[in-house]
Amino acid sequence: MTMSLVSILELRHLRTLAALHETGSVSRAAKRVHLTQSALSHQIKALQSHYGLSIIQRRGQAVELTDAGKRLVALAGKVLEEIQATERSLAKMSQQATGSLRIALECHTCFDWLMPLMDAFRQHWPDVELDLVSGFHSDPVKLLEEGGADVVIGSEHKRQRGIVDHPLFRFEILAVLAPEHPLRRKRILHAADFADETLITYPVPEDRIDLILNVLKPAGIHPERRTAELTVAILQLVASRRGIAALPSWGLKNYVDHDYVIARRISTHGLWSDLYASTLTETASRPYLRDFLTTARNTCFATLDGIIPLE
Amino acid sequence: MTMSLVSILELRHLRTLAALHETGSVSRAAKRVHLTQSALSHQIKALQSHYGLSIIQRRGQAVELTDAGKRLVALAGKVLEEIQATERSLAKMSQQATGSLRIALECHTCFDWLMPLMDAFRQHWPDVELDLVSGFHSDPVKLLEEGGADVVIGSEHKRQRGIVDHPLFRFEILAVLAPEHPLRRKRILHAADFADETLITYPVPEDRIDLILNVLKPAGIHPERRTAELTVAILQLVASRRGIAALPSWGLKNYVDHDYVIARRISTHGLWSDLYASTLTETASRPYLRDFLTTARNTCFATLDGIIPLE
DNA sequence: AAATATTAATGAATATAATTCATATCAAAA
DNA sequence: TTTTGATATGAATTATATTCATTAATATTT
Repeated sequence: MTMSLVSILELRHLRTLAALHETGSVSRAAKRVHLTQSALSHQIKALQSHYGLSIIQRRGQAVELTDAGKRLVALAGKVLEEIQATERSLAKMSQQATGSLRIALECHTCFDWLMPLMDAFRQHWPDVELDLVSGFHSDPVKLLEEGGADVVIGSEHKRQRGIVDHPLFRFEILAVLAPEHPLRRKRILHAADFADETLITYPVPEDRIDLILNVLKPAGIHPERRTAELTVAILQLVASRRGIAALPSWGLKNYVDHDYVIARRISTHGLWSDLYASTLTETASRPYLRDFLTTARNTCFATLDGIIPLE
Repeated sequence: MTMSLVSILELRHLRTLAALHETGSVSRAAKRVHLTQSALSHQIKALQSHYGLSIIQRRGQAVELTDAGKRLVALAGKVLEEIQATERSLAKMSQQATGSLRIALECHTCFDWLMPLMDAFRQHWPDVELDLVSGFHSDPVKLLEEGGADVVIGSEHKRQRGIVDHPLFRFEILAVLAPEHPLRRKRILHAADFADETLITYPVPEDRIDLILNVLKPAGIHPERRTAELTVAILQLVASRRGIAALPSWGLKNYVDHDYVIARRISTHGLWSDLYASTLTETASRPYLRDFLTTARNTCFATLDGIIPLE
């Protein structure tokens, strides 16, 4: 283990280490920084031999950071944040710190993580007009084009000229049941299990509900539906045995831990959904939009469990 | 001016910006980071077009940092310091934070900048035995080989197996005169001007005094000599008109500003000297030695004026 | 227990991007 | 005006980061 005379450390390494810390796996981290697993493996190897220390340790098939790794992750956190702050200053200097960010949500549960994010954003970009476009919108792409919103957060759209989909993350949708529900015995729920149940959903059309679109409809199953506006309302209905729901895994942890409801995987490999932030191409290059996207990804990966990087 | 979607900023850029700030010129900065002037010019251009802002501004033939440039330099300062701190921690983790650093000085004036440096070093590396090897040593290389010292600070040595010369900086040696000395009228002093003067030097052999070796001896001039141990003593003798001296420019500023003495260039292009830190090859790879060298260079470039990067 | 699927590590090949080289441009000094 | 010292620029080169293809190792499934 010899050491080169000058530091080989680059921000690329710190970005990798941060992603490694957030995702807990080399291949997920690789997705997060848009590189291959191999590339990261080489990067880590280079760092280890440079410092004469191991940075990660294989624990079974997962990896764990060593003390040295944690020290570098701590550095990465500080440094990357300082860089973000500097880049915000630079954007202000180039008079690119003004404009509007009106956010439209295709996905009701996204409120959960969006609220704190918006608070932080307001601090960092006081001169950007921040708004939440309320209500349901049948054609989000049109909304962007007509200037009704600057970002739409939802699923991917068919490739379209002038629109960019910025990948956020992939999450699992779990079935939510009352603790004493008969289906509690099954570890995994399949389409047939929903046949005689009442499905509790947000008040949106069928084709916007992944469970119906990707699981039930293909199996020819059409359960009864009942709707509620708010996530807590849905959970309340589930807990009082009025039916079952399908919700993103991240918002469920607290309720499941307190035995208010139970959660079950849907179909063998689970029902997954990908979340994107879509903008017009011209909007995509604005510094505050880019900053919004990076902090969105950062805070989501830091706070929501079970999500996976896209791309 | 379009912007790429992800930050292209790397530590390399920050190292460049820091050097640019320290040296005030692209080509000197290039020397400092061991690259060509062209490489830095390309780096800066890339940053500027990435952020859509100019970072430097040509003021005549020199360059000046813009506000954006200064912001990035501030970032660089913080970030590079944090990295140094982290690398010290890592060295401790790999048990490479112990050993000895006995410093021998070939150059008397180096005391001036070495003292505060040693204080900082003691803080950062409490488990490294730090010492100053006192007295004059005829053969510094032998001193290293026999283990009498770990670093020798002085001029370059003939390439020798097992010894590495780490370049520190180049500095100018100025003639120092009493303010009312007859030679005050001349802007530049030449060998002949020293013929009838008494030369006041440190108590070292002639072949270790650059003025004699490179200017006077080649011109066949052998002025009287008188010696003093300390820089202040030499200056005192000069001020009281006992003779003239030749000292590094950096230590003179205060005395010249207070009209205690005056300083003059020696020979047309000035008399310059290069300072190196020499170690055994094996010592060179120790983290605390590398840290010592970088902080030495950093503090010198930050505090001593008129010095120029080597290599 | 065997088979299959994940995940990470590795060496060689490739692609990318940083640096150098050669030269042009510019401002200041001689 | 000529010369000198400094930066900018495009093309060529070099360096090196990343990918590809494969192996090894550990879980998970049948």
